[in-house]
Parts: sequence; structure tokens; C-alpha cells
Amino acid sequence: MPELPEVETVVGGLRAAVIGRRVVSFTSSWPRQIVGMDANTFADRLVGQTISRLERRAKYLVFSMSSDYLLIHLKMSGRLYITQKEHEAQIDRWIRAVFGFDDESSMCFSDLRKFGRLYLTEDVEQITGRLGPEPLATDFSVEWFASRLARRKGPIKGVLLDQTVAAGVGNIYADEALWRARIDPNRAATALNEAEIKALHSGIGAALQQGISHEGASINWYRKADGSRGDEQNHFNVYGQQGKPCRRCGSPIVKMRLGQRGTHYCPKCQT
DNA sequence: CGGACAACCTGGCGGC
DNA sequence: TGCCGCCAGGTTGTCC
Repeated sequence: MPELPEVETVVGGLRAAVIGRRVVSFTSSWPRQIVGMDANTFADRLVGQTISRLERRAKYLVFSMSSDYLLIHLKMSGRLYITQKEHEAQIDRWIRAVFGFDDESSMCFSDLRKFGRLYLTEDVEQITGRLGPEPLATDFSVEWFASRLARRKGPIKGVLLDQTVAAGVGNIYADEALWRARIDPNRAATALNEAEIKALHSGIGAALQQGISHEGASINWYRKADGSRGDEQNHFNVYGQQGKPCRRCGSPIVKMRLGQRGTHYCPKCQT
């Protein structure tokens, strides 16, 4: 589920509620979500720390605490909600962890598929160090992007999903970016010319920006921090649009399998 | 190092 | 209805 725009939306929805909050309790019903230490160690170390900042890095939420960073990755089905203590149980069926705060509110981590992960570390780089630049920041330059593509023989679609290339892009926004750039997802990354790389670079930015402006895509599990849905799913050009006419040329959108991922594109105008 | 693929989980959906 | 297989916004480990 959540890619860069969804995580960005969740971060924005949580920030006001968590900044300045001290963690007074932590419970987990699925300890395997905690990476690198057992649940008791995690809880003991976390409780008492105060949240000073909340940022997004790629698809991670990064909470700056008194002496550690708390990182959360939502993977496919993770949700984060702010709620009052007495309402925790009724949020949804898949609450795997609850962070209790000093003002009686809680942050609930719901995760149907149990792929989501929690990290507590003094050194945030240990977890985010291998990620590529933020695709919406200026250090994600066309030149840098081109240099990364030049050493990848495989299909461009797969390269867009590589978090060391465009950190935060996932399956939806990769397909949408390729449609915007009119590039066939099967094309070898090394075969793209300068104009195509430039178009793809700006296609990535435009697709992500549109996702953010619609507060993410709620196809299935993604929810905002207040439990409501995003709207981006109503604005897709290709993702999930198989059989429907291309908004640009009218010919039917096709879904295929590329790598292990469903891939949506217009065979007529993406070449 | 790169590529291919299985694994991690649960639930929804289409087909029979 | 019921069962079965397939699919899903992601990453990581293993093998070649």
C-alpha cells in the first residue's frame, strides 16, 4: 500500500498530535514487527522518551525522540491512527501495537498483513543510509538519475522500484510516471535517450505531487491518520485502469506481469 | 554486483 | 454456498 504520497499524508496527519508527546506505554500483540530487539527491550527503551520531530524519509516515518529515532515502515497494509484511549479497541480488527501518550491519547499501529516494521535506533542512517535521494528534492537531479539508469540492463519499471534510485516510488507511481513520460515499462533502462530520461524524471515528480495533493490512494487498506480515505485512486491514468480507454489516446489500457509486479500501461502511446 | 524468485501474512474476489 | 487459486500500494534473503 503506502508509497511516498501516502506516507507523506500520514506524517502530515500525525504531526500536530505527536509533537511534544511523551510515550508512557507501549504494547505489542505481534512482536515480530519489532526489528533487532525483543518487545520488552523495545518498550523499556521507548517509554519516557518525548517526540520532538516527525519526518518522512522514502516510505519510512521517522520520529525524533529524546535519545533515539523511532522508524515505522507501513509495508503493504500498515495504518497509523491517533485516538483517545477509551476508543482503541474499536478502531479496527488489526491493531498490532499501541503507543500510549502522556495526554491520554494513543497512536495505534494497525497492520492486517503483519509486514509492517518498527525500529528504534540512535543512528538513523543505519536504516535509511542505503536509500537514494528523495525524488521531490533537488538532489534528485536528472544527471544523477541518468547515471543510475546507465548501469541497469533490465526493464525501466523495475529500476523505478529500486529504493536506492528513487526512494519512495512504488508500484502505483512507477506505472503512473511511465505513462506520463510515454515510456513502455518493458524498455531497458540503458536504452532510454536523454529526452526520455528527462521526461521520466519529471513524470515521477508530477505523479508523486498529484498523489500528495489527493492525500494518497485508498484502493484497499490505506487510510489517513483520521481513518478517512485518500482520493488519488479516482485520478489514476493507468493503475488499475486495464480495459479502460487511455486518457491520452483512447486505446485500451493493458495490464501485464513484469518482474513479479502487476504493470499497467498504454501499448499505443507508451513506446 | 545484478537478476530471478521465494518468503513473509491476511483477506477479497472470481471461477467452478 | 463452499472451496481453490490467484492477487494485492513492499522489502529481504538466497541462489546463480
